[in-house]
Order: sequence, then structure tokens, then C-alpha cells
Amino acid sequence: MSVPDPSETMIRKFESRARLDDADRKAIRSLPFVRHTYHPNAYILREGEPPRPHCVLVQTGFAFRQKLTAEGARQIVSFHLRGDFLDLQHLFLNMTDHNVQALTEVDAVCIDRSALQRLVLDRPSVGKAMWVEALVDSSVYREWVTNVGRRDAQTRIAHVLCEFAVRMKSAGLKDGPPFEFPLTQEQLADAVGLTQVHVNRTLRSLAAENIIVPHRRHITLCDWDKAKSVAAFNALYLHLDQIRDATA
Amino acid sequence: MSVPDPSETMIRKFESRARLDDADRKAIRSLPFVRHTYHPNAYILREGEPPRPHCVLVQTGFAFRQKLTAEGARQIVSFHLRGDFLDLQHLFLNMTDHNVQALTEVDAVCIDRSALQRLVLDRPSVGKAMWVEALVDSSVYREWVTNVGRRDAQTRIAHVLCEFAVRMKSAGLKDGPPFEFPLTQEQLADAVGLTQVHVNRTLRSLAAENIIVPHRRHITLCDWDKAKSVAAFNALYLHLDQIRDATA
DNA sequence: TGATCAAATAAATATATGTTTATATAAATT
DNA sequence: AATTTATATAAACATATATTTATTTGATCA
Repeated sequence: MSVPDPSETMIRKFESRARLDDADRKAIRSLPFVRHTYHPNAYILREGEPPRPHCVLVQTGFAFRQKLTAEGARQIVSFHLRGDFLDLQHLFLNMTDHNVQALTEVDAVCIDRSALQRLVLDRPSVGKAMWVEALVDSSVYREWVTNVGRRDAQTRIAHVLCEFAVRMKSAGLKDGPPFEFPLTQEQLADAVGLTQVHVNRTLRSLAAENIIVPHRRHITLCDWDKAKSVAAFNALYLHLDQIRDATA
Repeated sequence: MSVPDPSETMIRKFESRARLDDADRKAIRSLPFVRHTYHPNAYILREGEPPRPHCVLVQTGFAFRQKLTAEGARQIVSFHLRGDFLDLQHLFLNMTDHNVQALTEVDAVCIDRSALQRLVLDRPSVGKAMWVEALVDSSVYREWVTNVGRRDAQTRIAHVLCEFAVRMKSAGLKDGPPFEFPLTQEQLADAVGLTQVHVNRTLRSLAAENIIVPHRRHITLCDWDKAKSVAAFNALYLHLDQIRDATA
């Protein structure tokens, strides 16, 4: 897939969540922005720092949010892909409360923070689009608390795979049923609150049941229906009905 | 503590997060609302239903959000107290994605949903107040994913107690260092992703270390410094600096 | 007041997941 | 191509937490 034009990425993002008029579009097109590329594992945001003067929107590649405990353990709390804002979570907060890292090479649009703040507060349609964005993020967090707190290893891992598959498809990044999940087993372990060793065991068992195929540091989900049933996956929490243009 | 006037509760809530002018205050005072009381364990919101026509703001008492897994396990994902909105999470979503239950008797103000939507989108100061509210909720969810995913039982439980203490104090509901935590051990278990039996064991050990005193179905936190250190608690994620009037 | 019910405590046992260490495989680097 | 490094796999063992069942304590209610 080719790298889209940054302005188009922004317009498409806002339009995916709410109906805009010409004035909205014009205001979005006039947002000051710069492009930036992050390498795998690069820190895009750091806990404890004041928010950066720009807001990051992913154009290509994948990123994740994480927190570190006092003992140094890492918990990944969400994944992000094309069209996701990485900085919306701090748009009106005075301090960064978690870390964001690039998972793969990330091409991003960095939008001027105060211009975006004004846009969100002053233009109701844009405001609504960003509200939906933020509220869906919250919903996903609630699902993750539940996933990590109350599901066993198999279910938990299958659930994360299903979520990723659905979001990939919704972002137009997934073609066939098999799709790639560009995570190491260590990263997956940090996302589901297990150890890398146990994730390996569990992936082997999912592979033995022909649900996934681990392949070159990526996981391929090959049986959606089985995965969905193992994961007890219900996509309600992703609020996909609130995406106006899922495959554009 | 006496039950405050609903209008004052609303004004105070919005003013705690952003500076308002007279027009804002007037708009808030003219919000249509009704009062409602919920009994312990009553469902205030139900997953899978369309959002109710009103938004619930807690005046007195405590509530919690929870999700149920396919196997029937319950995960509590947050607690709420005086001044918290229970419905903000669905203000712009078409479907309720989790359940909310009263923990104690809850006195609430139910604000007309579409009026609140308009207020939030059309009045930048009010909008900003609600943004801060929603973003802090998100931050708390991230901390809970981390708590449940990467901390052991003692730390995990102590962390929830510390969070509760800090929020109680910030809401002006806590006087001395010892304070009450009105949860059964089963509810606490569902909040930290453990079993009731293990929560009991762990509470006993915290009691043996003189950090807490279990007392009449409530837990009293009696040694804040010790609890904070056992929990490795850092209040950054609560963004207390963004509350303008913490003890009013 | 006693009866009933919900919650807390206790102890024994089971198990899912963690820990440690070693090896194999694949990717990256010179 | 050879070397180094990161990741995946494997097996043995350790342990934190789960499960089950019983008892006790404290609330609630007829």
C-alpha cells in the first residue's frame, strides 16, 4: 500500500467518525502539520513528560501504548494502526501518563496541538468525531481489563488476535481471512499479562488446533470462526457501526 | 454529609475541570434533569442496550462499571463516587458496551442526554471540562490494565485501595487517614481479577502487616505510607492537577 | 429472640502459569 | 559467508493463585 497524502489521511480520519461540511474540511486542511517517521521501538511519547506540541496520527505502520511497573514489568495496553491518533489521550491533559512506542516503522502526521484543540472545541462536527474516537478507545480499555483479569491464556490470546483482525479489516488493511500480526511473542506476552514462555506454549496449542500459523515472527490467523469461538469474541465494544467509511 | 442541590452538583462538577463564564453557568443551570435513587446492586446501565435518554451524575454513594465474560465471570473495571459521570462513556456512542451497577445506595442527577451533547459540543469551556473528565477515565483504565496484568496480588489490591483513598480525598469525602472502602471481598476480587478466597488471604496478610483493618464489611486503610509503598502507587495517572477545586 | 442469609475465614488440594536453563532457528551485521 | 544477536522452542521444576468444602462471624428479618 502506498503512503497516502497527509491532508487526505486527516480528512478521511475525521470524516470516518462524523459528517463534515465544507467549512470543516477547509479548517482541517489548514491545520499546521509536519510528517515524521519513527523506527521500530522508538518512543513516540514518554510518561512523565509534558505533552509534545503536536498530536500524532498514524499513516502507515503500527504502534502500541505501554506502562512500566515499579519492578520494571511492561504492560502493553493497546495497539494502533493506520488512522489512529496516538496523542488524543493527552489533548487536554497536562502530563503524559504512559509511553507510546512504534511497533514497526511508523509514518505519521504530526498535527499542531493547540490548533487541534481549537478545532475540536470550536467545530462541533470535528468535536463529535474526536469524541467518538476517544470513547471507543475507552471501550477497548475496558475490554482489555476484562481480558487480562478474567480470561485464561488461550482465550486471552485469541481475543487479542481477533481484535487485531477486526480492526485491520475495518482500516482496510486486511484482504483475505489470513492476516499478519507483526508482534514478537514477548510483545504479545506484555499485551496479555503473561510470560513469553507461556505465550509460546499457548500459541503452539492454538497452532495444533489449526487456528493460527506462526510464521516468521508474525502470526497468521487462519481460521476466523474457530478463533472467534475460542476467544468468545464479540465485536460490540469496538463500535464499528460508528465508522462511516470502514473500507475507504 | 447532606445531599447537595442537584444544580450545584452539576455546576461544581463542570467548574472543577474548566473555567466557566456566566453564560456557561446559565446554560448548565438550564439543563433538564431529574433525580433518581438506585439501590445497592441495581443496574444503572446495561450492556447491549441503546443509551438511555439521560446521563447519570453521582451525587452521593458509590457505583462501579463491570463486564461479564462468556463464561459468566465478572470483571469490575472502575469505581465511581460523588461527582463522577456514569454515562459520559456513551455520550456519543450508539450502544452501551458495559454494565454499571450501584455499589451502595446512589443518589443521582439524570441529565437529559441530547441537551448535554449540545452543551458539550457548542460550549468550548464545558466541552473542555468533559474532555478532561473522559481522558482521565481513560488514563485510569490504562492503569487498571497494568494493575491486573502485571502486579501480584498484594500489590494489586493495595493499589486499588490507594486509588480509592486518593479519589475519596480529592472528592472531599475522606477526613482522616483511615477511611472506609465499602466493598465486599467478592467485589474487590472482581476488581483485581482474583478469587474471593485469595483476596481474603491477601487482605489477612495486609492486616498482619498493619496496613489495613478489615472492619464490618468495609476495609479501613490505616497506614497510608506503607500502603503506598506496597502498592508502588504513583498518583500521576489520576491527573489531580486538573481538578481546580479538589476539596470544595 | 431466634432463624436465616450473606460474607469472611480457614485449610487442603489442584492447576495454570511462572521461572530457569538450554537449544534451535531465524534475522541482522560485518 | 561467517558471526552475532534476537526470537522461538523445549523441558523440568517452582509457585502463586484457583478450587472446593467447611466453619465462623456478622447482618437481616420474621
